[in-house]
Amino acid sequence: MNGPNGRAQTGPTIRDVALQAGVSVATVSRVINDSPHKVHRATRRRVLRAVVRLGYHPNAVAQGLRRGTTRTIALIVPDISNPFFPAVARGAEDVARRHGYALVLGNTDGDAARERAYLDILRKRWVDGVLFASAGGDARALRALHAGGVPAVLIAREATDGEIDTVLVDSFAGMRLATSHLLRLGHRRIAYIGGPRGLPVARERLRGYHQALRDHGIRPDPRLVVAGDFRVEGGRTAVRRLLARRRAFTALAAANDLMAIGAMEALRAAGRRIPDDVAVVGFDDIPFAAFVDPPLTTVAQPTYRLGALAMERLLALMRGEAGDARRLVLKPQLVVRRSCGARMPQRRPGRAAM
Amino acid sequence: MNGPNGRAQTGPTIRDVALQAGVSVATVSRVINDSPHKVHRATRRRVLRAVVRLGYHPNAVAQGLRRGTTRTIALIVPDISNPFFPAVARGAEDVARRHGYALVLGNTDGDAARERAYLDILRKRWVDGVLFASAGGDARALRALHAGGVPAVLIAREATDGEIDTVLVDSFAGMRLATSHLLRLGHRRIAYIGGPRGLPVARERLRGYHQALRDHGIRPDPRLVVAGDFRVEGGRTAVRRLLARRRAFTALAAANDLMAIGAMEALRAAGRRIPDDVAVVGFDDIPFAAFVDPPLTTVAQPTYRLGALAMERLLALMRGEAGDARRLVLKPQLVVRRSCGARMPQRRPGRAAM
DNA sequence: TTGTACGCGTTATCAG
DNA sequence: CTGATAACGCGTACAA
Repeated sequence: MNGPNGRAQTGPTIRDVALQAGVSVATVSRVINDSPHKVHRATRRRVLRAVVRLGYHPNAVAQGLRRGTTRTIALIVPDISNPFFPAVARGAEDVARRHGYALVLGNTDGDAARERAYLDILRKRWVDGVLFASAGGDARALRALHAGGVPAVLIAREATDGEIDTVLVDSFAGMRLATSHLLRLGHRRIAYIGGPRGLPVARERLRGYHQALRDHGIRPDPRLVVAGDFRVEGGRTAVRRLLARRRAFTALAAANDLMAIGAMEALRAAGRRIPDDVAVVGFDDIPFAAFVDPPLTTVAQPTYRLGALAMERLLALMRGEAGDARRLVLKPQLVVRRSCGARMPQRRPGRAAM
Repeated sequence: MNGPNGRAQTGPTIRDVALQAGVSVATVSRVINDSPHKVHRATRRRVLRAVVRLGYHPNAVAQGLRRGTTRTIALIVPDISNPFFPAVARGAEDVARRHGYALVLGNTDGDAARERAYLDILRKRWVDGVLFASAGGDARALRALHAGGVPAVLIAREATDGEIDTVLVDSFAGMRLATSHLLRLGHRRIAYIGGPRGLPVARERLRGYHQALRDHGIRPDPRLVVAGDFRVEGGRTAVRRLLARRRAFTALAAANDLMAIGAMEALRAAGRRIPDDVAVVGFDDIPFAAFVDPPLTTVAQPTYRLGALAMERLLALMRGEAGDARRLVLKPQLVVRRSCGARMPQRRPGRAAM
């Protein structure tokens, strides 16, 4: 492409600045990095003037090569258009920017191969660290990551072997809380739409549901439990399967909000009113949980904070301030809205109060 | 940091591979880039073996320096957690990935200074091109961008001077369509919540609203028009201001869905039923427009496509396949849902049919 | 206080 | 077909 002495760069280089200022490149470098090395005030001014005169910007790639760091961090998510993740990305990018880092974004759709592919950009020194929020993949990729000594933090995702830093909300406690709320409202037959099998957070939430039932002396009925995919469509089909089983229930807990929304839609399509016939709870508190019909009772995940905290932890890791506190578990919080009704369920109809 | 002959790289370099395979670095380079240059089959095998043996990955930063390209593209948005943008990002990233490019994400909050700051990463050769969806900033940044000859494409945003490639939906036609729908339903007094002043798309939408009224021989009433900020809160406050004016209206058009949602909330809080007392239309068709209460009638922006098309155009630009078709304007489409009611407005109460 | 020169890891040119 | 080597632009030990 460009010959052995061709110029790849379109703009001025440090040499141009040096020439213009009548100094050496070393001096220019010292000035623009304001290095501890002493530089005469007059010289510095001359350099600075040359810099603005030429509109010089240091070539970040060259700096990266020289310094061995790119000040770039990757955020790997299953799908940024899943409303759970944008706020995570925003939180992460905010603290990254504040520290002079850029964020590169990768979508995996939970595909293990894609996850591995993104991890490779690490090995190619594109990025200095990784925030990993992708849920689907295999543990191998993670293990390789840790083995490579790469700075990484997991978001809302458990490492199977707990060897990697993690920031998440307590899923078990959260779903236990949500289910307990339904129980306290007087519900006894509570259906459950779970997440993808094998996914640790999905297991945790199911465990929380079971625990809450047992707390109230109720034996879980496996015929009220069905697996989902964490998406709206999964909620719809789950409800259809549930209804086909002809097993009565007065409440429903979904392992996340998207499925709860799909479920509410399907329930209504089947003639059930919410919350009068079926009270519903979700998990995550995605941004529009408050605006759906009816407003969704759910467990809050502070997604922005999750992203921000994870990024902070990652930067600390990269600075070598490792520490050993590897798991940061946030306490879940229940947000009660109309999808649960305002009072104990009654046999008589009538819309819930607003 | 690392001395004149220190190793920045933790992993094996091309030299290690060359050594291991007993060939020169040139040969290794030829093999891993499968260059047209002939390489003996046996030698190639030896090299490949060394590569896997050592777990070699080419250092992308060094490649970037040498080749003068990073295979990275920046996507600059006001706020990724604004539900309009995630799908844009997804579309862009999908086609970028397909072409071997990575996407770096920047949030500006519409702040001109931040926009410029992100544009600087271009000048520093961090990225090969920019997708610009940020709406707030000044035209100067854009002009500088174009002057620098940097590959760039605007998304859902007009360049004031039309010198930069753009991909967007026809805002004028869209809002005209939405407003006409209200008019055809029989509404005559239609309030309007606009976008931020000075923003071209906001102006276009307002223009569309006016045009529709005139099409039906109605003189626009400035007291029914109020400015907003494209966010939920802006919709709420706009409605409050509107109501304070004590000017009757039976329908409301909002320049985007977020404001429409805020408006519906505020209207209901003021005792107005939707759509019986006030029919509402929005713009954008954000992902959950179908799930809010009541489901929102709106103008569809195919955000995923917008991102994908913009990225395709950008890559073409970077390959030098410029062409001259600089503006790609998609036709808007109206999505009718319950927030407009199912039939002509009636004086008598009663919930709209589902 | 300033300048010289080397190397970061890679690719491409040129000579063998 | 293969190898030696000069850049890409920058930061820094070392000499001046």
